[in-house]
Order: sequence, then C-alpha cells, then structure tokens
Amino acid sequence: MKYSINHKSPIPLHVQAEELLRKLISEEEYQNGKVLPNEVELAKMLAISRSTLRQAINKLVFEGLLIRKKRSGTKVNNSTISSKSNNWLSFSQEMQLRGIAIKNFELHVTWVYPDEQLANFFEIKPDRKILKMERVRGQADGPFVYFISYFHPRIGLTGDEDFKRPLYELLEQDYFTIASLSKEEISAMTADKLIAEKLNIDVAAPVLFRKRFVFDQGERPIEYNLGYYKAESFVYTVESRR
Amino acid sequence: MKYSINHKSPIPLHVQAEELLRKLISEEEYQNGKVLPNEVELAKMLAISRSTLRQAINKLVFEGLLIRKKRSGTKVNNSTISSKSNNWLSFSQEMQLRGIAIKNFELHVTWVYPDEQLANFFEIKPDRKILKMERVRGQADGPFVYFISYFHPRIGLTGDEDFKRPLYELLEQDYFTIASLSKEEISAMTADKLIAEKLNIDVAAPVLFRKRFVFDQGERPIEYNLGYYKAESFVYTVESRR
DNA sequence: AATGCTTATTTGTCCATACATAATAAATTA
DNA sequence: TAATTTATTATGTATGGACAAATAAGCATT
Repeated sequence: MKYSINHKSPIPLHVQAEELLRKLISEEEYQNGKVLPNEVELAKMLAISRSTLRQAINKLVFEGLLIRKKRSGTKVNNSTISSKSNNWLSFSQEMQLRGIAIKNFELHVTWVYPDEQLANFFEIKPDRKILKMERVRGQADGPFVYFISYFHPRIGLTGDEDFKRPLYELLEQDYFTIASLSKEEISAMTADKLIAEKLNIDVAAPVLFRKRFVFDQGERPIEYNLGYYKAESFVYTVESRR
Repeated sequence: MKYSINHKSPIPLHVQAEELLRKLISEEEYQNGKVLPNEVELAKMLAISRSTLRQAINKLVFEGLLIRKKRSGTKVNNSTISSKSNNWLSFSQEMQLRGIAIKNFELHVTWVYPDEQLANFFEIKPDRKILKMERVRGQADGPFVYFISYFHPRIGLTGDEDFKRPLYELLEQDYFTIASLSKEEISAMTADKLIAEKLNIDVAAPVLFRKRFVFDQGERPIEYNLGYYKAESFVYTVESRR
C-alpha cells in the first residue's frame, strides 16, 4: 500500500481513508473500471475497522465516484467529467474530487468597461472598470473549457491575486465574499472563431455553453461567468427529487 | 409517533426510517427550521439502533434536506426543495407557464427490445419488450425538440393511452406510478442524420442533449428519456443555493 | 448446449458499546 | 457586571461482531 493511515492524527480515520482512496483513484493505482480490494481485505490493509472504511466508501458512492455491486465488488467510475448542480465546489476542487488532473492552458486578467447587460447585472455605471478573467483549462490531452469571468468591483479584487487557488476559497478567505446563490443557463451552440481557437476545435463545432450568475448572501451580484465546454468531454448532471 | 417501523418487513430498517422522516418532514410534523428529537431519543422512539437511524439521517443530510449541528441538533432545511419543484412539471405544463404554445409534430409508439444499457437500467432481461415513445414537439414555426422515451414494463402501459395528456399525470392517476426522482445529464453534441431530419436542421448542427433517468418513490426505474433540443431555442436553467 | 443447482464470496443490514468533540448553558470568579 | 471556567448535551468517531442477501462461477443434470 502506497499510503497509510495515521491513527495518531487528529484527522478522523474515515476522512483519511476517503482521501487515501481519492488519491489512489486519481493516481495510477485504481483507474476507471478497476475494482477495489474487498472491504474486509481493504480494512485490514488500512488497519481500520470495516465500518469505518464503509463510511469512507459510502461518501464516494454517494458522489458517484464508486459503484458497489454485490459479489463483484466496488469499482471505480470516473469516466465522464461531470458537474453536480448541488455542490458548491470550484472547478479545480471538483475535478480533483473526480480524480482528474487539471492543466491550465491560459490565464489572463484585464480591466475592462462593462457592456450594457453586464453594467445592468452588476448595477454599476458603464464607466466603472471591472475585472475580467479569462482562462483555458483542460486535461493533459488538451483544453476542454474556456471560461470568462467578470467580478463585481465591490469585492475589491486587484487582479494580482493567486488565481491558481480555488476561486471561492480565495473570495471567502481573503475578501469575505461568500457565494451563496447561483443561477445557471445551459445551452448548446456552435463555436465561433475565438472559441474554436481556444478549445482547439473546428469552427462551427458544437459547444456546451453555461452562463452563470453568482450572488452573495445578500443576493448582491458578485460574479458573471461564461463557460464554453468542448462537446463530448463535459456532462452537466442534475438530480432532483420531489 | 404518527408512523412506526415494521421490524418484520423485508424493507431495510434504515430505508423505512428514511421514508418515515421524509413523511414527517413533508407533512406538518417537522416543518422547515424545526429540529428533530436527538438521535438517542429518536432511535428509541422508532425502536431501532442509533447507527441504523444515523444511516437514514445521513442520506437526508447528504441531500441537503437535514442539517446537523453539534449540540443544537439536527434541523430541517426544505426551503430549497420547493424552488426546485418547477423542475417537476411536464414539458407542456412548463411551456404553458412561460406562455409558449406547443405544437405536436409527431407521436409514435412502438414495442422494442431493450439494448444492453437499457436492460441494465431497467433491470430486466433483454428479451422483454418495452414501450418506446417518440415525439417531436415545437412551436408554430417548427419543431425544436425530439424526445425518445422508454417505459418500464412494470408500469403496465399498453401503448393505447392518450399521450396528449401530461405524462406524469397519466402515470400517477391511471397507473399509480409516481415519478419522484430524476437524474439528468446534459451535454452538447452534433446532429446526426435522424436528428437533423426530425428537428429540420442541418446534419452536424449543434444540439443540446438531455438524458434523463426517472425513478419512482422506491427508487425503482420507470422511465429513460432522451431529449435532443435544437440549439439556440432551448435553455436549461438551474438555480442552486448553499 | 442449455438448464438448474450449489457454493463461495462480497456487499448489505443491524446492533451494542465506548469515548471524543463541539457548542451551549450554567456556575463561578474577578 | 463582565469575563472565565465548568458542566451538560448533542453529534462525531470508531470498533467488533453477527447474520442476511445477492450473485458469479463452477458443477451437475438433462
């Protein structure tokens, strides 16, 4: 076993086990489709009880990262890159969770004047400059998403922040701005020249377009985000119950 | 206690407990904001062990229906669920709400053998025929969505029903099948020949693809639905709060 | 070759118990 | 009165054990 669990650590064993499994999955050990050792075995290997191990596995099963099947075992399922509507994680955190290594292809920060729609959404005057961030991200084999984000000046971002940190963490910890409501619109469209270039696809190829309006606790606008996802490499998932 | 748990039932106790809690929450007993009795108490009231009860509570916490807090207890948080309820309208109802008049272009019902994936999802043998419904709908100026639906034979649909009625109403009233959980996957793709024909668009034009798995109250599969939406004429919206 | 039966393996369910930890309330002290 | 300490009470963590249920795979039968 490459990693092990520290029984003296203050971090709960089941949390350690969960993280350990995530590591094993994202690294070479247990790729997509592989089955984990059986629970009794694995518990012995990690030197924790089966109940504790199940606690860890349960979380990953809930997330859909693992699939249990009686008699055949528990297998890894991180094939499709997906985004759950309900969890409030940043892109990188989410990908990390799914065991996918993210590569940053471009990161660009500028100050621009808002267009009418944007000025409207932010409720600011059109002569007030706002921070625009563009980034292209993907996996080792190429980019699969092109993001454009605009941030409300109220937040106080300077543009010199370390944008390699998870964004919502940065906003929360350094700027006391908590994103707590998001409205999204998802549609399909064709790639124009710019998008095709950024995503390294043909012009007129299909793209999943995700528009996102983010608000803080007082329902004040804080971010306007556009995401262009390469088709077939991104699936948006929603679960709803009545 | 209004309801109780049947220890002789083949239904696992934690599942019964989960359903019981759901009932109590949805009815007047424990409305939004109220705290449940503490775990030790509640376990005693339901005559199950605390671990088993926790199993039930965990699921609801994961869903966001309950929020745990040390020392203060576990409280109900079903404020956000209601906002999602509009996801649970039928297509025609939803369009009506937006003031869009819907025209039906095609409606087709056949019996087919399931492919492997479908047989798997429905948990049936591949030689069991299932009901397949295809329909093309849109506005006066042309079609904008091509649906393919498969229904589980358990429901008892004959294929002679009046499918112009709202579907979920039909299932509920005539077949006592209540759709209560849906998992959706949304992605972008290009139109193949069939889809292009149905939607009256060019081959390779972009399409929003929405795959939908629908389950009843016992989380048994009841419908598998594929929807191909003409790009630019359909936007999927999601609102989420944390 | 197809069918049915048996067995072994793996997850699923359930319990009782013990102690840890965090947050609040109550009591104590400055 | 205000600050500090202590106790209380809820969830959180962790274990070990027992048996149930499902099913893949091998075996036997037709």
